Amino acid sequence: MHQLLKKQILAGEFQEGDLLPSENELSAAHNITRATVRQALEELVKEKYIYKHKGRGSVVSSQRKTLGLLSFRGFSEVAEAAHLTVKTVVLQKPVLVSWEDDFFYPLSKAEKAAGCIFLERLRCADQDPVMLEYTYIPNIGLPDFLQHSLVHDSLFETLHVQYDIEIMNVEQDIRAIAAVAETARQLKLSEGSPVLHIYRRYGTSRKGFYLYSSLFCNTTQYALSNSFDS
Amino acid sequence: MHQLLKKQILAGEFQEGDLLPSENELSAAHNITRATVRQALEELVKEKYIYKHKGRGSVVSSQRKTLGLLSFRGFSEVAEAAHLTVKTVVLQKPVLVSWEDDFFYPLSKAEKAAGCIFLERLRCADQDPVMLEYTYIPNIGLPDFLQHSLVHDSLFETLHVQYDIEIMNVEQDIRAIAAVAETARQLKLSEGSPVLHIYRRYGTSRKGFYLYSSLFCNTTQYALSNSFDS
DNA sequence: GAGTGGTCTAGACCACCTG
DNA sequence: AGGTGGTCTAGACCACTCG
Repeated sequence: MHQLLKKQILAGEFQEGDLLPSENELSAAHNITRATVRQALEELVKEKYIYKHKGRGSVVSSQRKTLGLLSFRGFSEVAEAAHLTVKTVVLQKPVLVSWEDDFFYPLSKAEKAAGCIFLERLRCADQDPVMLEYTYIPNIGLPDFLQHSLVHDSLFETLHVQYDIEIMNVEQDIRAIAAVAETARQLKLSEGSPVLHIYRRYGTSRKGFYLYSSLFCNTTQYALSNSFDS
Repeated sequence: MHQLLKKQILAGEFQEGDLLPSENELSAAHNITRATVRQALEELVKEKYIYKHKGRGSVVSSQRKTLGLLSFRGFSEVAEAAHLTVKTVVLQKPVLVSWEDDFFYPLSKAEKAAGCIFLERLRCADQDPVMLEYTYIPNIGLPDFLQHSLVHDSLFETLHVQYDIEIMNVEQDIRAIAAVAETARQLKLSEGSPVLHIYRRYGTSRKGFYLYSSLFCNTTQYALSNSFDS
């Protein structure tokens, strides 16, 4: 029930900066305990949809879960907030391959045995290539993945819509390296230019199911932005 | 009360991987409602001290809030988990200066007027310099800060112990750049080597009070690690 | 089947903010 | 002073895990 309320609140079109109905009003309106309302609102806070102010009320966040350009969220999702023209070029459609011998993350036996769906994409902002991403997905529980094409060129959206898989968290290792010839070419940089290199592991709503990415970013124009708590 | 329980649970020395007493046991033991116990445990989950497993119990996290080397937490705090010898060299003790004209973050009027406490530190892992950090702190509500020296060379610990200020969150912009001569010298790299450059703003438990950092990382040896949710 | 965490109801008092 | 969110009590039923 508190999941429902959560979605209704934001689907119910509140403007940025609006004050939400108070917890008492919400509980009365939905015939629900205040504890339940609080639980729903707490979720919204955690996901940065709203802020709470003691004695004042709850305010709809001005930037709903914007995490900044090139953050861990899908590229298009994030970059739009900054009003950029964004394009994703699929350089290599998903194909089934075997895992590299020295894969950058330890894999479970099940993952190794299943083989690896590989794809390669280039992300551009305002026509300029800014991010080259190699993605590796264990071929587990994804029937017909190779037959479909990506929904809106978005991997996350495809997983969500077709397989009901949601991205829950990310671990990443970030380094600054000198671009090798091939990377430099793709990002339209000169060889040896400094680029960000990131290894990522995405945790999903399916227990034990992870996605892996290796990505290269040209940060001369746009920085990688994070924000996190605690 | 739930803050108290929170601390007692971990101060009460549970081993990594231990099962905590169940929520019912905890509530009985502390003469407290299960709702209150749950609130305390929820905090612990948020801070990655424990994991919960439905039907099984709550487990003490194997790596208590380890966020990886060079993560947003204080350097020493994080690096110790990786069993490295860690040293902080204070290159410039805290001094009061005026803000740079083109500061990397927009400042409030109050911040500008108060002036800026500046310090400069070099972090080393196993003798090798890995991170050069310039810190800028608005000189607001920090009496005698310049007179004391840092507690354990840790800025965060100093703020916590002396002024009861806790770090709550971080926003950061990350870029890969070529090291200029001075940076390269400090990090013992050759000029032009790729280094990570990060602008950070730390939010604190004091509303409206932020810390600012600009830092340069040599990532040839150690990567910057993150992990975050949602 | 017994125990666990997940969710919910129906109240209560408090500190805080704003008019 | 009145309303807000923060915290707490005292129950209840459920889905899940495990022996």
